[in-house]
Amino acid sequence: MAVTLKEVALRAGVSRSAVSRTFTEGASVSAKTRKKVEKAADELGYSPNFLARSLTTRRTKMIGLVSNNFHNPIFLQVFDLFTRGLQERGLRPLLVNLTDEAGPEESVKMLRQYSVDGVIVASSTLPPGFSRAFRDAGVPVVHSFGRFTDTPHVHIVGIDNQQCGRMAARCLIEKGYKSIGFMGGPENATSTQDRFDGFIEEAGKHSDIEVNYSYAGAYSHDAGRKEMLRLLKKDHAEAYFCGDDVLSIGALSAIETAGLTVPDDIGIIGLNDMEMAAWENFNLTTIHQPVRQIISSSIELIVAMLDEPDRHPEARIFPCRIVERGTLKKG
Amino acid sequence: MAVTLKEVALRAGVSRSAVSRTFTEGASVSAKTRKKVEKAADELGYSPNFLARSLTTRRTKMIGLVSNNFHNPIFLQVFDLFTRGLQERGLRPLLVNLTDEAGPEESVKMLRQYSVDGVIVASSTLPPGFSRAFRDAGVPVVHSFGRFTDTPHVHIVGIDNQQCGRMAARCLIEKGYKSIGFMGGPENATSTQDRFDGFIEEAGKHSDIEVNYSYAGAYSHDAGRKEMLRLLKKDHAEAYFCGDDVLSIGALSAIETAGLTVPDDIGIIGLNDMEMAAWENFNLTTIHQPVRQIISSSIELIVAMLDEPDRHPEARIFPCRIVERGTLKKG
DNA sequence: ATTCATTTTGCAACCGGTTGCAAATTTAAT
DNA sequence: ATTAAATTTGCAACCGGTTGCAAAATGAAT
Repeated sequence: MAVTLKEVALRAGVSRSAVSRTFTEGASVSAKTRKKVEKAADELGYSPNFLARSLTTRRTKMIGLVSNNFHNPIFLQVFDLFTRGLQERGLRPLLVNLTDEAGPEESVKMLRQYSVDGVIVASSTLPPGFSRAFRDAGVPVVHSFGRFTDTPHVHIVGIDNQQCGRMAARCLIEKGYKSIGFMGGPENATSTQDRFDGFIEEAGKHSDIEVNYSYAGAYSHDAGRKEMLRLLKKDHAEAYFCGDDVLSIGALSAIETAGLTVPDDIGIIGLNDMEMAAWENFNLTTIHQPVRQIISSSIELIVAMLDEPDRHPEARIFPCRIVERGTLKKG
Repeated sequence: MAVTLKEVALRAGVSRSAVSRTFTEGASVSAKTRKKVEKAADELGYSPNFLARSLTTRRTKMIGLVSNNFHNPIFLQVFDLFTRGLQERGLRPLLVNLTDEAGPEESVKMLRQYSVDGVIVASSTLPPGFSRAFRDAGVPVVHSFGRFTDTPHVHIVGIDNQQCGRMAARCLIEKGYKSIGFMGGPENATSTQDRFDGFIEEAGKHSDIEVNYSYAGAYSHDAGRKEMLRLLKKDHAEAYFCGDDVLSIGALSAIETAGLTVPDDIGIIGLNDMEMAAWENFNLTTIHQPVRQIISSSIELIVAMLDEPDRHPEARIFPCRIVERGTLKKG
């Protein structure tokens, strides 16, 4: 069915090498043969087979894009930005949905079988060991939204989650809340662990502030709602830092169900600033995570790795800022 | 870096064919050599290169997954279900984000260069000609959420949008609304065109009902909000059928901003029943689109096409049903 | 016109696999 | 033990490209 190099060569009356060279950036072909080849290729509708080519060039221009947590609305932006950014550079995303908590081995094996040029792990919950497995297998990898360390074993692009935890605590305290709560995501998510540490550390500096904490079972609306309903049955805090925006929105829904009002009865601050947070329906005060920069930086990094696979691992951390909307009382 | 067939053959003391055969389903190898090969492969950490294999087998086990409109929350479910479903069958999704309104030619060319085994076009807005371009290029294709015709040129899996339009109109009329509106998605989206036709047709049967219509610029929250704000400035209808759920939610936000109440002042019915529609924050009455079945059926169909590329095009249409929640007055 | 440097070209080997075919081996039947 | 049938094996060609190398063609300089 598909037209091959050989057929084009035959029709153009040149060798297969000549055809190959006309389609290879920077190869040596005279204007005359180039023209002949292009004509023949055009008539036949030929375009080179990338996979066959990759056998010798060792470049597939495919990038594995692996993630869990497809249900978080933040992924609408994440996927859109990643796919666009990769496409603009002539790269193709091969998508991997990490379903059950299957170890990294399987993903590594699969992506190696497809000879991807690199892998982007987009997840704020996976442990560092996951992305390290790719590095150990010799596959260039960037962990986007990954846990920040000062001695990273793979490239990390993301935010300082501890810092965000501190920022959230400080914000709530400055607003005058005397009793504050941390309603985290799943306890085993690295992002939740770090946000917790920061939050508790900062809150601990203020002896007049009452602090409590708990965890939702997942970064999901449902989990956020459930956990907040539970909290509302007991003495609840005056304001909560929720694990992320979707949890926050779940919490908002619980608060409404309980007949309480935000921000008068209870305050909420989220994290991510996903598009939806700005919807007037929610108007969620939240910590903005610079998703756009994180992603473009991740792509730059993976592209750089292609030419320089042994590049020293670096952590690129972007600052976050609080976006004040309507779910906290005025300072 | 990567271990090859040859190295395994050498270490196992057998021919390359023998190694190949141990890794090929249903090939003829004795238990003895199989054992030897597996041992060697294990020690070397070998696994076959799918792309090299694809050169002769003509199967890459990659499926192009192309879509526009990554910003619609319905895509959270869509991507999750597609990737899972494909993965379960050992297939890999190669993602294509249709950004600007670039014609299909480019996508076709690109996906052919990667020799995908098939393509799934997931979009309710693209015209039939788009997916037909793949068929014409000899690439098996299924158009999910595509426009329903009784003489389809490619496989279509989705819903009858005209029927949905009728259903929405009938529902609003039965509820007792006397003045109803169609607030569509973009006018050039096939789904909007068909829903419009059905809605108008059904409404036209009732001479006592006042009908009007307009379009939002995109299937997005923002466009829905803007359009509803505009409608509220004039005489608005008593209830609206909105293009889809995300438009509906945008409309809800506009209504709230205008100081009106749903469903007392104005009624809204959406379409899709995306997860978010059930969130208590929205509690949106909507027409349920059976996304799960559409996707699993699409996957079945593309899998069937792999063995039988010239299968006659068929349209698989799934029935929709109204999910009553809180945005329409009680009948 | 001759010589030399430069560019263009085709040959042939290779990338990492699969597979038809005939030879070699094993198994079954007599 | 002999022969026939069935199974297993390796050879070699092929999938659709790329690329080092030497030969051929072109261009520049004398």
